[in-house]
Amino acid sequence: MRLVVATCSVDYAGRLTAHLPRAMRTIMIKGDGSVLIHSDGGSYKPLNWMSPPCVIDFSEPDDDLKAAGVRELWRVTNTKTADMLVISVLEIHHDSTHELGDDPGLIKDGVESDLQRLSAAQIEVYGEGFSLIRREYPTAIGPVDILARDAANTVVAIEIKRRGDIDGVEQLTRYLELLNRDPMISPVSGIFAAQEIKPQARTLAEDRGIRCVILDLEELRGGETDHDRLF
Amino acid sequence: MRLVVATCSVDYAGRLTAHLPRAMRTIMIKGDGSVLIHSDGGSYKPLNWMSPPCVIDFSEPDDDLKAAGVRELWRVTNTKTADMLVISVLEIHHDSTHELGDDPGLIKDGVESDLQRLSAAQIEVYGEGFSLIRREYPTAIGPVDILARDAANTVVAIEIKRRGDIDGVEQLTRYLELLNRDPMISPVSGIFAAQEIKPQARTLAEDRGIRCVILDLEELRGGETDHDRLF
DNA sequence: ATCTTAATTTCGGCA
DNA sequence: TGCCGAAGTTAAGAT
Repeated sequence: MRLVVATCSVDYAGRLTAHLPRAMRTIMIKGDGSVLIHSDGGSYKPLNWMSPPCVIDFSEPDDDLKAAGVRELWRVTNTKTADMLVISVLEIHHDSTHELGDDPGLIKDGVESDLQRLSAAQIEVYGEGFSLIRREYPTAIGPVDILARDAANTVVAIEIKRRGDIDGVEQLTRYLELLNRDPMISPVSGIFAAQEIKPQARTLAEDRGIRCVILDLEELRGGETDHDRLF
Repeated sequence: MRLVVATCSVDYAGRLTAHLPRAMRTIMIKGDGSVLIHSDGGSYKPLNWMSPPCVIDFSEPDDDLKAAGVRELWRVTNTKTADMLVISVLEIHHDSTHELGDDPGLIKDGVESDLQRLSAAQIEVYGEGFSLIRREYPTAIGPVDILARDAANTVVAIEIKRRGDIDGVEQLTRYLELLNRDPMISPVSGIFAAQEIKPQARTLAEDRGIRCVILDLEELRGGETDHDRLF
């Protein structure tokens, strides 16, 4: 990886066109040729970038650019999409290269699939007397996250999201419509479960007779038994 | 901005928990205290990060960690959400700090609003004899991107996306349902326009009698007149 | 300030 | 390989 701090201007042409006026920035060139241009603020997203696979051509600027103070012209082209990024380097303030080697990668815990696994193992979080039929219950339009029975033995379709948005309610509605056509399991009621549910989504859900449940990850982890951990 | 190349392991606890095993990585600490941890590959997204506003506490590791080879412990905490990132630094291979100053920011061209502006100015891309009623036609559930009339003088609602997904079709469907309740303009037909339309979205749209149009940005730019450029 | 929508989204899983 | 959905999405615009 090469790290460069330089005064530069940048032009991108690809799915859109974009321009960065002259300023001092950090340029990160990764081992695969990909390039990131960062300012000293904002969040993790660079001001501009080029995704791999790509190649960099380091060339001399023409006389006009030289007169404008440009010392080097870095042309980054994606070898697959024909996107192009041109960095006009005016002054280099720092330049160093480092061998990093491969990265073992990130290990995550607490994403949507974990919510599904944990809450299925503790199905009573959805109500007393609930029993699990199965996770990822298959239908013609995709799998339902959890299918269960409530205390009255009525089938319940549960849709799980990390953040409960209006889209999730629409999705569950489509499942319910389909499931209720099956006389073997009809009537089927619905539960919309998420760590956080948007007010608009809650309103729509309840208007359609769908119950909303807030899932607490810490609580689910606390209730996790040794047996659950095996899965 | 501080650039550090170090052998480190990283732990994050917040909306999820995540762990990065010991390896050599680049750590970028921005002026606002935000932190990015990059490997020598992947795309612009860091392996792990902390978004501003946040503060960093540089401290000595305890004896156990010292025995495990940890020289420094960097504790990054978000001052708003209580997320925490802990970087265990084993060895520093590079460390430099740079004053970058403010960035003038990125200037973009070719995003969704440009597609809307350009195609409205060349409304005939949607069909011969089309005429524009107005852009951002207001309704109770939000503005319709473009309202037009076709050659037969029928009102047409046009929904524009850069990438045509199933959500966009649902959105247009809601608009059409509402607009068709207004006897002044009913019947209203629909067009789903995008630079790229997903097969599933196209199927759903056409099943609902909505025509799909692929927008070509280059072509739209080519047809742009000097008059259009003023807006 | 809060909410809605777009994004050069990226990233992972599965068919 | 292509399609689909989630993301610690982030970021910009509107209410």
